[in-house]
Amino acid sequence: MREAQDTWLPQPDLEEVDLGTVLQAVADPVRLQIVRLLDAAGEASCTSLDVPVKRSTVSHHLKILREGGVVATRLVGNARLSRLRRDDLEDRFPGLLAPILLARPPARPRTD
Amino acid sequence: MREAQDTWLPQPDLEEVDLGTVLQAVADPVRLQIVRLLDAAGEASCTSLDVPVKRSTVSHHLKILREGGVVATRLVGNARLSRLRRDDLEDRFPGLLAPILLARPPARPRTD
DNA sequence: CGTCTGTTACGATGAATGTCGTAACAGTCG
DNA sequence: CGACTGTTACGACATTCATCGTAACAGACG
Repeated sequence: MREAQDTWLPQPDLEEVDLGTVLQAVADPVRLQIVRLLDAAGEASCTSLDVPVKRSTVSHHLKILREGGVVATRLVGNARLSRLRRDDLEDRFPGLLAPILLARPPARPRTD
Repeated sequence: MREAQDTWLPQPDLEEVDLGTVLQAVADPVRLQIVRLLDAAGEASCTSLDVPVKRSTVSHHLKILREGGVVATRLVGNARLSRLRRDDLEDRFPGLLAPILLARPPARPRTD
């Protein structure tokens, strides 16, 4: 269960994480969906994420989330498993992540 | 002290407020600054907001914040006083606003 | 060693948006 | 009533960004 020995993709230091960047990261519908999927699954690879965009786009979003300090990615064999930096975010912006994950959809669903 | 009799600009119903829209609204640096100024001042008009953009842009941002459900604007005489919908947001997304308002700036200031 | 799967990097493109200048509009005051 | 202040609406422009297709790269497996 020790993942500290694994190789991790570069990510910003905790105190360098900017609130606006985090908000902008999770503001995107696809990225918000990714964040929630990661929250539910704990860890997920690029292909296992069920989002309606191409793989290259998923990788792009994961990169933005990682550079924004929202997710961390470790290299396990052939896969890159990404997870939420829940504890880090909780320490940096206490109480921010929970309401985002628990938020209910608006009363008027997408009727387009 | 009852402002209910005042004329209010149209704003989305509480349950129709979308999380992504709110996050996208406050993700912008200028709008985040406006939100914090409103939080500190309680109420403010367009010209009294000290932000480094033109008045028309301030009005644009206020419109986005209002349409996003973040602020409410009432017409008082010649002025349009905007304020945070703190109670509404707290009811819709409990705990979301507080960490945003209290967040500390990143450790490494803009050195780019 | 060769192949396959999974992942990412790169370049291009269309859409969204932050910003501004100007004009129009409403309320106030003399 | 006329002028002034404050506010917003509209159009335009430059930038950013989400998306995609293709190609390159790494590890696993036979």
